Amino acid sequence: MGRAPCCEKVGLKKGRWTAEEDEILMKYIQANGEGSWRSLPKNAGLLRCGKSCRLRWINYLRADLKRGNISPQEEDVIIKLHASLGNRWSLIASHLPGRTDNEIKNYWNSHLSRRINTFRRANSSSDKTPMITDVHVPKARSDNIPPKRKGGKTSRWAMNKNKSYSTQNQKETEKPKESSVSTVNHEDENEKEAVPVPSTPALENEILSTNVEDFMSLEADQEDHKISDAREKESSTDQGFRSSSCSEGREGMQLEEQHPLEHEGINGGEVLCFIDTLDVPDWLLDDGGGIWPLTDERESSILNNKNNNDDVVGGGTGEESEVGRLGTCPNKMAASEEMERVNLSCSNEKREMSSGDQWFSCSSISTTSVFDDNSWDWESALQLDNIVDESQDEYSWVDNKEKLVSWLWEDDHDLESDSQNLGDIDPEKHSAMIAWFLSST
DNA sequence: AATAAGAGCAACCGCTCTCTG
DNA sequence: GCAGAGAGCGGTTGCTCTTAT
Repeated sequence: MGRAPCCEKVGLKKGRWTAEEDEILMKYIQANGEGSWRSLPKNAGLLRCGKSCRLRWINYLRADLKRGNISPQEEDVIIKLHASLGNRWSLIASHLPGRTDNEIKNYWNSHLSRRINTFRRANSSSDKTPMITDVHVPKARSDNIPPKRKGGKTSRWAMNKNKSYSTQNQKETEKPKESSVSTVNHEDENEKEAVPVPSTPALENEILSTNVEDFMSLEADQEDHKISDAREKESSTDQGFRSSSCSEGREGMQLEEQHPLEHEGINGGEVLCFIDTLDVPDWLLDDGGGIWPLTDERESSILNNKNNNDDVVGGGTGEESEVGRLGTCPNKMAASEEMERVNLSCSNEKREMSSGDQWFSCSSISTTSVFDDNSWDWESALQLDNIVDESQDEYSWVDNKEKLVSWLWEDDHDLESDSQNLGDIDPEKHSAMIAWFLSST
């Protein structure tokens, strides 16, 4: 027996909200407060589903909502958080006061994801330098614009410039069946340019750094509870969060769809697919044998290691045997191995769902050739004083990973001194590191 | 001027999680 | 522990509108 529907579907109004409905809802909530969504429509005299009322209130009628376009700073936050959190829109929204998950989701789907695709294609030049521009303020805004627009609705930005349309239209035509009052409100707000000034990037980063670290710790704590469920889910269903770009990875990493760069006959080896976190960064697909087939056997071995909770980088017989079996450089191997484990322990549930195939594979990389010229591996990275607590007898990769993330996240760390250990890192590569690292968490 | 194409986004849907009795 | 209700979340749909042809 299935669950009872959240509301009686018969006789309920659907579609856009009218000004009258909005007013009724607002008045009711102002008088009675939020909650009891199920009974709210009846009590308020609305022919709407309770869920619909809730959504309307949360997304459009709440007083604390920020109106207007997503600012570049907000966009920056969205990009960064999406790189680390994936499609957890509500979580992302919690970092952006006044923004709703729905708004962010829509913004992502309509603006950013497309821009990223454009960006990726546009950067498929012969230049092997990993071009990454979106970690901070996306350059795609100014560059990499498709040559010619083929029609379509104008952006909000353009709409704002053309406010005469919307406001006038709203005022003059007050169509009862359409154009809810909230739309009018939006435009009014836009009219006032009432976009609150976002916090400074520095502040933002500070907050974000903390939040991400908190999040990761939390995730690590929850990992044990989630992992088995995730594995079950993964085995029971093949859908979920498997990216369209990665297929079943048991027989080795295969791309379900050929990467655009490959279509174009270009070695995409250095183009970062940083935003599509479920995508395989092309530069990981180097010929260095970075990605190897992940067998069930290996997967369970990793899981066992994880469960034993005593595996460390650079030590342990299990690791050695893995190295031997796979015949890979021990250092790289260990780092990659740990990356896999970290993916399990620090990733969110959805990532875990896909970890068995895609993420194991994606993270099972050779850690050299990340940046074409500079040899780079995680052990080197961990030599940084900022990252490694040398008092530790053994590596605790998860801990160090968190440090590494926070280090990467900080814009103001001393790259000069770091570079003595890590080699020269220009800001661009630094951004790339952030993106890559976060996309693998 | 008409129309097709496509962008933007509000709203819906179905699922999961949490709370409560 | 279980079941039902409520709440929340993420994916998807479909309408509205703009723009190119």
